[in-house]
Amino acid sequence: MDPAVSSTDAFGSLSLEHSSTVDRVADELRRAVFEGELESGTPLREVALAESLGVSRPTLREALALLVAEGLATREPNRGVSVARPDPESVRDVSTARTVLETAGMRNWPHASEGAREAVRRALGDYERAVAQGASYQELNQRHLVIHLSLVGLTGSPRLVSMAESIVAELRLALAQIDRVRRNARDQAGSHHHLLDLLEAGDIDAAVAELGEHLHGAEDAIIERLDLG
Amino acid sequence: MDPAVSSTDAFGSLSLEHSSTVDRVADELRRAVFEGELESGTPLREVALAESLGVSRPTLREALALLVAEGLATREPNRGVSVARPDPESVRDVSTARTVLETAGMRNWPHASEGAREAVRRALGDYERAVAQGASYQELNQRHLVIHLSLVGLTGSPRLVSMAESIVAELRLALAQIDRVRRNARDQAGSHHHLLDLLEAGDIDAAVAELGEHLHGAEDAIIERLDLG
DNA sequence: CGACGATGATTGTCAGACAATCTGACAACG
DNA sequence: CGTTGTCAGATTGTCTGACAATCATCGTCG
Repeated sequence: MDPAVSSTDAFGSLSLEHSSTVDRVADELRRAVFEGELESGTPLREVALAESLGVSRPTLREALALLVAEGLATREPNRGVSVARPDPESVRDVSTARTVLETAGMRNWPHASEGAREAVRRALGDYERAVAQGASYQELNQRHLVIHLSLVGLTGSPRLVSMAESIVAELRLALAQIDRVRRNARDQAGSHHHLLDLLEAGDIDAAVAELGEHLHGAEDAIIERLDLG
Repeated sequence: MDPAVSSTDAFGSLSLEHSSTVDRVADELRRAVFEGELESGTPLREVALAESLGVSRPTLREALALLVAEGLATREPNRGVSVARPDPESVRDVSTARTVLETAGMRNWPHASEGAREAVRRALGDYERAVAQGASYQELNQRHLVIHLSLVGLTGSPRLVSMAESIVAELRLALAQIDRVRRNARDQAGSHHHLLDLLEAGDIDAAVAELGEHLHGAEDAIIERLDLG
């Protein structure tokens, strides 16, 4: 993730990856959740996890607190924390929140910075390239979500983007639980490309409408799979 | 160990204060920050604070992590946690994020639940009543922010509301640092009442426009005071 | 057959300790 | 005189170990 080695100047490659132990533990837990290694609802026992990760219990507890704050896990008093269990209601909520944030970004398309617009184009390009190369559906999922994040980036607000990231994380959790959701990637690529075309053409209302349909469809698909899980 | 349980009446304090120690510590810290007791930038030394609050260091650390996650404090590696220092850029960002969330709520006015609409009316009523009674400007601030939160509530999305709460918290921090910002309360009451009237009349575009102006004005006022602070 | 109490497991919290790092100052050196 | 090296104090990051409170389980007893 940090290939920043190709710098020519004297001190170019000073990445100084000073991530604290807590951060590393939290990263590892997120990865495990997204990868589906931890089923939703499984309790995260502190002693066992701490031992397994080679850290002390207080350190692990701080990492767990982070996960809880992000909505990836839930804590019940005196019963510890366990991997969040996405229910239809929360999926619906995530979807409406997503819609609000991404719509706001799209409506700001004309006034957005050129960099933000370029980020959208790039995200879409990366996605289409991945589709063409038949990448793993995990990578496709990832790149697909990056597109949507870039839409929020059109607002130019770091805080809104970080909120969107948190929401997308919850979505990733839900997707990981379903795992077999392998929707038609080509279809998605076409729909997203159409979205960008509408934006570039200045027909924002149409783009917003299409986004709404897209998100609503995704919401229904997830909930459906969730119910029969 | 907890002598604060001196309830006199039989079951008078049914507060079900099931908040963990960490939560209580975090609450106390937030209060201190909002009250302006802790100037922005002051380092929160762990041992001293833990001793002063009568809790252990790990417990305090968890509370500090919460504050940092909420944006009320910042952590620099190996240098500890200190009260966040709101700079113009972040105030601007908070303001645009606020605008997005509240605008989304207002646009949803016609489709919002009756309860959500009623919450807006109630928040405004409480505010006007407080103004009429000449309440402390802290209470006015508080009630004023509740109005804006209720606007976000029109989206019907708990996640968006909790995001707005986090953002409002940052705003409260900035306000606490300025402290002398005592803008004309009556003027605000009038402007907000006008907003609600527009919504009830169905003229949402006008309401959104007015909100935009209102928030932009607030943003400028805060930044100006911040600069000369 | 169901209510009840003992037992073990797990969390919430604490105390104490250690190495790593930062800060600041002071001495050594060119 | 400015730069560099070194050191003591302070503070954080992390660990170990421990304890009480609470929860879950299950066998026992009425």
